[in-house]
Amino acid sequence: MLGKKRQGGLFLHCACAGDVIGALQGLCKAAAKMCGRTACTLAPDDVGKACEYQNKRGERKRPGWRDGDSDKYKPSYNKCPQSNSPVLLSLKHFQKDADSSERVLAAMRWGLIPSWFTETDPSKMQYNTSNCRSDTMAEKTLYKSSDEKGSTHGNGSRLLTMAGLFDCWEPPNGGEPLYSYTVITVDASKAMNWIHDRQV
DNA sequence: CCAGACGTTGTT
DNA sequence: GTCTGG
DNA sequence: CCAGACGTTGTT
DNA sequence: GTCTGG
Repeated sequence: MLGKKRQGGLFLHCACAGDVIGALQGLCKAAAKMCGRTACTLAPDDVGKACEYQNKRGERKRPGWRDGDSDKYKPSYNKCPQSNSPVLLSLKHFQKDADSSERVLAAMRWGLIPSWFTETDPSKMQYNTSNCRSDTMAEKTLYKSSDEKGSTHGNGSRLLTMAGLFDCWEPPNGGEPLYSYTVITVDASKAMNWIHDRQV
């Protein structure tokens, strides 16, 4: 929606199996890769298939891509920050009258550009916003900003889903609105932190 | 009040 | 936009 | 996240 | 060491 603001809860879908295996084999070094790289190799149509869901009336639905977005997303085994990846979120973010249980796929830039960003070029963003820490995000100005919070939960056969935040930034000198997101990170579980224990 | 910041990860 | 520091 | 750039003077 | 680009 065009309408401004911000920060909806969302679900980013990325097939990360390749990275997970890499982490187990390569241990620490590959594990480190997880926060700044990912894999998302499904063709745009297959992402839709993999994200089928039931709406609140119990109907089985397959989310569609927002206009033009299926072309912005390029499948790769090595997706880096600043590239576009699929984000599954409530249709309500784009259509006010939509049922909030209906979902839609959008291609968004990995690395959140807040709506108040004033440079003309997103690459001028000097802070790393590809991840955001779950334990502090509520206190950070960059992620608090304005209004609503969305909520939903991901589903979908073999995809690894990750929660994130997104925003819509409009270039000061005009041009396409830029949707971008950040992935929420948490401490490693006990089962995994022998591979990688995050610094404080 | 205004000016300035606003972030994460892993040290390869 | 929203918060902090001075 | 990693890889690669980064600078000037005077020709080694 | 620090920044940029991908």
